Amino acid sequence: MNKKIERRKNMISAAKRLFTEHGFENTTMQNIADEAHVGVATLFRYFPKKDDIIIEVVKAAIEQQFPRFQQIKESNKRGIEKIDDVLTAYIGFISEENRESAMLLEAFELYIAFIPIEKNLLAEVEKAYEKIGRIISAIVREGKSDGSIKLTLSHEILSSTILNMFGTAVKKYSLYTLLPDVIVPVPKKEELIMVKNVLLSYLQQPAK
Amino acid sequence: MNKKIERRKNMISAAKRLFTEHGFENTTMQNIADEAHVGVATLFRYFPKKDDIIIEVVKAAIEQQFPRFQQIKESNKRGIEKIDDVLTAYIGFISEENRESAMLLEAFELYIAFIPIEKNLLAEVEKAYEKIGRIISAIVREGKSDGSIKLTLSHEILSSTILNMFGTAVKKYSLYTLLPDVIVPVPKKEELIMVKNVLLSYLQQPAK
Amino acid sequence: MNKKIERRKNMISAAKRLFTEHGFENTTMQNIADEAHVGVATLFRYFPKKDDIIIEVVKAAIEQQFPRFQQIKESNKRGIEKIDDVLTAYIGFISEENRESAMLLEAFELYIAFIPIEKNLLAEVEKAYEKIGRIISAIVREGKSDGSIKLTLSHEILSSTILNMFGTAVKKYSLYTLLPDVIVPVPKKEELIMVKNVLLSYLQQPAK
Amino acid sequence: MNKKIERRKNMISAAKRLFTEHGFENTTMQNIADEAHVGVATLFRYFPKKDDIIIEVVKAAIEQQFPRFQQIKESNKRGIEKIDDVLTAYIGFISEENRESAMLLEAFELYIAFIPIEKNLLAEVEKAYEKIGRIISAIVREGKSDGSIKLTLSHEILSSTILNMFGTAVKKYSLYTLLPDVIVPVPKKEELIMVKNVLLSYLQQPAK
DNA sequence: TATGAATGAGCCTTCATTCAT
DNA sequence: CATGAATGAAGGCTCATTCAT
Repeated sequence: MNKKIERRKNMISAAKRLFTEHGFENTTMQNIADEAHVGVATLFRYFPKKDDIIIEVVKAAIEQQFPRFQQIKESNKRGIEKIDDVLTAYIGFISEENRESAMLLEAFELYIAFIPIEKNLLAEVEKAYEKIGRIISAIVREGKSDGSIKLTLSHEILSSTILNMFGTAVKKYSLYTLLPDVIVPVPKKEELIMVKNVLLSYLQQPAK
Repeated sequence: MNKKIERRKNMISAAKRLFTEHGFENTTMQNIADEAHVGVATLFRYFPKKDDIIIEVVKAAIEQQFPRFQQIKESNKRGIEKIDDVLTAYIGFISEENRESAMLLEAFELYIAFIPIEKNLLAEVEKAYEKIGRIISAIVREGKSDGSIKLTLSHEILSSTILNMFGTAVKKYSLYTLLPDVIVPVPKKEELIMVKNVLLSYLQQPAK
Repeated sequence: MNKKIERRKNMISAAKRLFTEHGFENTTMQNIADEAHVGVATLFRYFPKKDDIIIEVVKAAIEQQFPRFQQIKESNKRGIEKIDDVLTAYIGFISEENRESAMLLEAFELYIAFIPIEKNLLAEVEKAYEKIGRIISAIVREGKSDGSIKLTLSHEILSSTILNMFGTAVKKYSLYTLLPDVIVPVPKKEELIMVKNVLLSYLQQPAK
Repeated sequence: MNKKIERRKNMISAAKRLFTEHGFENTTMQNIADEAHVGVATLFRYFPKKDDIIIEVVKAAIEQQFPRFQQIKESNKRGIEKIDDVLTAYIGFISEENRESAMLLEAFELYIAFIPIEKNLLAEVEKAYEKIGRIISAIVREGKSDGSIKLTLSHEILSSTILNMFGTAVKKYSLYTLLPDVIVPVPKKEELIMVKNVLLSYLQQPAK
C-alpha cells in the first residue's frame, strides 16, 4: 500500500525536476519514466494522461507553499507583522528551494493559457490556490481588527491588490532567475525588502 | 524590394496573430504560412528557423510599445506626471489592443526559460527591452532634477524596482485576462489605478 | 476442482460478451479480466495466450449450435424435412440469440485469415466444425435412402454445396445485422424462407 | 500534377497489397509507407487518417469490379444470359486476380463491424456498392421484359435475394481460399458452376 | 524566387505478457 | 492459487525542416 504512494511520489518528484528544467511541453512521458526509473507504461498506470501528472506536480507545488502561510497565520503576532512575514515569504521564493515551485506555477499558468485542459483538473488547482487566498484574506482581516492595519473598506481591496501584485511579480522574478540569459532586469533581494517596507508602512497609515 | 519587406511584415503579423491565440509551441510553421497566404518554403526562406520568426514577432511586440513611452517622455510635463502616464500605460495593457503584445512578451519569457535559444537572437530582444528601460530611467532622472520626484540615491533603485514590479505584474495580468477559466484573481482596472496613486504619492514623499 | 471449471466458464462467457461487442482485436485481456471479475494474471493462468481464449470462445460458439442440429437429426422426420429444419435453423441465426455465435464465427474466420495462429489450436476448431458437417452429411444420406431426396451422386455434391452456401451467406448476414450503418443489403427473413423453399423443391426433383 | 496521382495510386496499391496479406489492423502506416517507398509523413499527407486509406483501398476494390458488370450489362445478350455472366463473374472471384478485391471487401465489412468509422467515409463505400447493385437490378428488369426471366413480382425479390446470396457466399469463399489451414470446406469451382446452372434454370421457370 | 511535396525523428498512448506478493 | 503492478515494444500521428520544380 505504502509502496504505491512512495512510487507515486517518486514519479511526481521526477516529473517536477524535469518540468522545472525543461518545461511541460519539452518533457516527454518517457523522460519522466526514465528519471523515475520506471517503465513508461507504469507511469501511465499512475497518470493516464500527461495532463494528469502535470496537474499533480502543480498541485504539489502549490501545496508546498501552504504550510508556510498556515504557520504564519497561526503565529502569535499582530496582523501587520504577519503581513510582513507573508511578503518576506514571497521574497523567499526567489532564492530558496521553493523557487522551483514558484516557477512551476508560473509556467503552468502559461501552459493552460494555450492548451485546453480538462475543467475538473483545473478545478483541483483552483481549490489549492483558494486555500492560500483564504489564509491571506484572513490575515488582513485580523490585522484590521487588531488595529495594526488601518484601512477603510475601499482600501481593503487595495491592500489585497497590492499583496497580490507583489506576489505575482515576485513569482515571476523567480522564473527570471533561472534564465541563463536574463532579458528583464530582476530586482535584487534587498531591493524587494525595501519595497516590502514601503508597502507595510502604507498599510499602517491611517485611512484618509 | 519593397514587396519583400511587405511580405515579411505580412508573415510576422500572421505569426503574431497565431502566437497570440495558440502560443508559440502550438503554432506550426505551416499554420503561419497558411495564415500569411504563402508557402511554407517561402516562410522558411525569410525565417530559416522557427525561433527566428518568434524573435521577430517578439521584437515587434516590444517595439510597438516603444512610441507610447517615447511620446510620454517627450511630452511637456513634469517628471512625476510622466511617471503617472507610464503607469497608466501599463494599466492600459490589460484592456487595450496591445494587451496582445504584452501577453506575447509574457509567453516569450517563459518560452526561452525552457528552450535554449541562440544568443544573438536573444540579444536583439534585449536591445529592444533596453530601449524602453532607458526611457523610463530618463524620466525618473528628469523627475528628480525638476524636483517632482523626491528620492535619494537608494530610493532611486527602489523607484525603479517599484515601477518594474508594477509593469511585471500588470503584464502578467494581461495574460490572465485571456484565460477562459481564471485561476488566479486578476485585479480590476480601478484597483490598479488606486495602486498607481499610492505609488505616485510615495514617489513624491520627501526622502527620509 | 469444480470451482475451477466454473471460473473458466465464467471467463469464457465474459470474453464472448466482449468479443461479440467489440471484436477480438479491440478487446484487451484486461477488459476480459474485469468483465469476469478476476485479475489479469488469473486470466493468463487459465489462458496463457490471448489466442487461447479466443479459440475457446469460438469452440463454445460452434458447440452451442451443435445440439440443435443433433436434435434435428434425431427427430422422427423424413430426410427432406430435416433438411428443411436445418435451413430454418440457419435462418434463425439472423434473428435469434445465437446470432451472436454465428457472428463470432464470422469474425473468427477473418481473424485467422490474417493472424497466424498455432496449428493445434485451429485443429480444435476444425474438429468442432466437422462434427456439424458430419451431422448434415448424415441427414442428406438419410434423405436419399428414405427417398425424400432425389439425387444422383454428382448431384449429391451439388446438394452439399448449396447447403453450405446457404449457411455461409446467412452466417454472414448475421454479422451485417449488427452493423449500425448497413452497407450491403441484407435479405429479410421472409425472403430467405422463400429461397429455402426453392432449394427444398430442387432437392426433391427427380434426378435428371 | 500527374505525378501526384501516380504517387497516390502507388500508395493505395501498396496498402492494398499489405491489407490483403495482413489485414487492416495488422498493417501499420509505417508498413505501408515502406512498401510504397515513401516516408510516413508523406503517407499521412495523402491520407490524414489510417481510415482514409482503408476506405480508398476498399473503394478501389469495389470499383475494380465495376467495369466487368458494366460490360455484362451492355453486352448484346438476353437478360438471362447476362445473369449467367454475372454469376460466372462472381465465381471468377475465387480464382482470378480480383479475388484479392473480393477478400478485401470481406475483411472491410468485418472491420467496420467493430471499429466505428466516420459516416461520410462509409457513405463513399456505400455509393460504390450501390452502383453495382443498380446494374444487377437493371439486368433483372431487362430479363423480365425480354421474357428470358419469368418471375412475378414476389419472385423478383427472391431473384435479388438469390443473386445476393450467391455473391455473398462466393465472396466469402474467396477469403477462405487464402487461409493456410482451411477450416470450412470451400466448394470447388465446378460445383459452383453447377449451382449456378440450378439457379438459372430456376429463374427461367414459368411463374407458378 | 516562390512553392508544394517529402520526410525522419519524436510524442503520447496502448496492450499482451511477466513479476512479485 | 489469485492478483495487482510493471513493462517494452509498437502504433497512429505531428512538425520543423529540406528538396525539387
